[in-house]
Amino acid sequence: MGPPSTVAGTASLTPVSYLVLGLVARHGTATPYDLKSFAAQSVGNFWSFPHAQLYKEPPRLAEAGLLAEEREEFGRRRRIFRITDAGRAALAEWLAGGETALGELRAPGLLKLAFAELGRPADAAALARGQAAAHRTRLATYEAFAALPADAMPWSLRRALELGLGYERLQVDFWETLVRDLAAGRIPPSPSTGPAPPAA
Amino acid sequence: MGPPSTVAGTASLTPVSYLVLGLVARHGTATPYDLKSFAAQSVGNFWSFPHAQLYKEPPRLAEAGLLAEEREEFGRRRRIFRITDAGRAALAEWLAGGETALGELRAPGLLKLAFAELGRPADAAALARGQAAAHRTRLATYEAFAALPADAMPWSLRRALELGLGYERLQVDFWETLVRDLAAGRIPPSPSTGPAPPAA
DNA sequence: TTCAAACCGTCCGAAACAGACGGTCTACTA
DNA sequence: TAGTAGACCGTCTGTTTCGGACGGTTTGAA
Repeated sequence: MGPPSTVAGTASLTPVSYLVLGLVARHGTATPYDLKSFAAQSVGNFWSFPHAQLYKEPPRLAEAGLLAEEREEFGRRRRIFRITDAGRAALAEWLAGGETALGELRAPGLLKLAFAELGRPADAAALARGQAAAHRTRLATYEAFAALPADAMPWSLRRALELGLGYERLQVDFWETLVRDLAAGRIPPSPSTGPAPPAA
Repeated sequence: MGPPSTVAGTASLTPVSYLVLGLVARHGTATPYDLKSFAAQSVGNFWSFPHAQLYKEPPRLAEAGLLAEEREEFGRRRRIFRITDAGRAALAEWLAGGETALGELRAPGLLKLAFAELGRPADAAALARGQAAAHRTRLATYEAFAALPADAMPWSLRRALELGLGYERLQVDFWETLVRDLAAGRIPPSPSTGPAPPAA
């Protein structure tokens, strides 16, 4: 009647689970607070998790046998987690797992843009300027990260960062182009994609 | 003790709220089921909402005075929604609203890649191939959409689609490059991306 | 000794989520 | 006329996430 933890502990593992497992595996040991920091300066850039989850998940994984828990002897007596063989196995299984879902382009700015025809053109222009600026900022952050020495992060993380870089550049280009097109009164999709505008 | 709906109905409006408002405004009237379909063939491509929300949200908005509700006279007697002036105002306010949040690159594949160093290179290669294929598929879908005649969708939606197209192309390129690099034993980030590492 | 500032952790209400489940209508068939 | 397949349409429920308020602890500087 207990919670249905599958045999080897392969219960329902969520993305957070793997984040934690991966982070702990990568760093050897970690307290929840460490996880928070590690995440913040790596994957957290692309995919943020409420920190409360990083406190809840490790005990859950420990219960499933995927992490081992100890305590600091003095001071705050924080929980320190270490990965177990079962945990390493679960992580490996995930990494080797076939089908990986796709995810979506859930950008609030995109949603707003999709309905921009219902507002004033000036609003669309403001949106575009705002998005361009915001993405430029984030792009700068990523570039600073990318400028770190080669051994500052594992190759895989650097690759991920590179996708992030490409993504931000795409966004910046997109919104800047939109700003220009709107300013030029060029409303249709793209400079050269203009079949006759619908009945003046 | 009711839910704290702010004066003019500007309670807490979520992205779903605006999706509904926008869709109804765009089409004149809509039943929840219509919303489901409209969404599916427009923004739903980038940002999917559980359909239950599209049934729950309209009554909520109607209660706030942003939509007006009527009933089919016969048959299923479905709820038909129409936007009110207050609704149009809320929508306009949103569209004109300054700060728009940024959103994240929440791609499961990216998370997995970030930890690929912990697995076998072959796994990373498989991941890359899988992602490339999946994104190629979605790219094809978007391209079919984009091939529609100019008047098949409003300019703003088409613009949004264009960002989606760019995004999928970026993904396809990224993963395909990774496949090649991995096959060639070229693991580091990128063939030519080497600014002089600071202080060797 | 006191205090501020950083550090660290828990808790909770409100939504979102995913999908099972059930009802209703139309059109075709017998 | 009656039956029925299949599309169409809608609701409900348990679980998980979200986001942030809130509170305690430790350090070290004054």
